[in-house]
Amino acid sequence: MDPIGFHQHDHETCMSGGVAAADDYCAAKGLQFTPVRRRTLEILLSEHRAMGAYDLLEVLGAEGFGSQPPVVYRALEFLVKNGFAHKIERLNAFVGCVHPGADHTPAFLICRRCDAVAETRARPAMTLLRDLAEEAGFAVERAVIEAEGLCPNCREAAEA
Amino acid sequence: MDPIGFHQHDHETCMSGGVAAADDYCAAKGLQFTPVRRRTLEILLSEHRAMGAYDLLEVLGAEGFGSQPPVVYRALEFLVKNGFAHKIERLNAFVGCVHPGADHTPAFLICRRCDAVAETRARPAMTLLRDLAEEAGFAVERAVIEAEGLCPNCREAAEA
DNA sequence: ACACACGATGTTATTACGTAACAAGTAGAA
DNA sequence: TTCTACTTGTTACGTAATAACATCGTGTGT
Repeated sequence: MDPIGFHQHDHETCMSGGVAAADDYCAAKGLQFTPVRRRTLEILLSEHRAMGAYDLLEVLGAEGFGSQPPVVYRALEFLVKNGFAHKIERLNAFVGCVHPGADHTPAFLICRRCDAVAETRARPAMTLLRDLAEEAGFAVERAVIEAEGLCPNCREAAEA
Repeated sequence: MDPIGFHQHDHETCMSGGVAAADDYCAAKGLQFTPVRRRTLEILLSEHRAMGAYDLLEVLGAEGFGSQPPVVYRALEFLVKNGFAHKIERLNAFVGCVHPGADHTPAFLICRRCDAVAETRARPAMTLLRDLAEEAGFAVERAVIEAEGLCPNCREAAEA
């Protein structure tokens, strides 16, 4: 799993890849990858940043889908539940998943300057955390790991 | 730093300790540890769980303080900025800090059954995360680490 | 003493985020 | 066909957070 997101790459490609993966997964699991759901994922993937639910809703509404909050929240619930998108708690916002299907416990790298979001592996950190917690008798089931800082591009810009 | 919070202990003690530490810190830094701020911290410390801003506000209002949102949000801003309290992003809620002054990068252990919240060390996990991020050229400045699971008490109850 | 700057508190009003509850359409199984 | 399950759409509401402005008290400099 590579922390895509900060390097130049073809959005078109990673977008179609994500959508295709979702397509396959849904076909295999008998899930309905409906137009709103598909379009919501497309929008999320086409940006590599976290988007608020209402930002998404505005786009969906303008494209002829329902324009009320439940429309987008339901689509997001579906995408998140199935691992096609993630919620960034710190921002109350959502990102498309660029590693669909990959068995992942993701950690997020959020650039405070340009709002880009990348996913990276959280597994090693999770293991440590789990061990520490276990010492206290706490059984970790899930964890949110969200780092804030500067992405390569903005770092360069800052140094200049 | 010990993951207090799940074991029996004297709330009175850890509460007065936290308040005293804040007192000292404010005196040293020339900060105003005013009645609303003090009371807000007391309330947070007296529970070992995350409280919503509006829950706090209700208490404050009933005690003669202002009853509008900015009152509590400003107090919380002060407490968080100075390390006397923390925000739990996942819950949009706040907890009093039980390790005041300690140089900490805290991680939180949130019990999904009783809502108790404990703080534990995040440093080891942070280091790993920072290294991983650095590989991608990302410079981590801060990180939110929030684990959800079962605390010792609820774990026992679940097994019974 | 006076005027001023500063920080804290309080208010009203508004924005952002999220969900409950209900109506209606559509596709597949019995 | 009829029933069931699922999806989409709506209205209405609940919860979280902030903007903008008025007021007050304290300490400083004159």
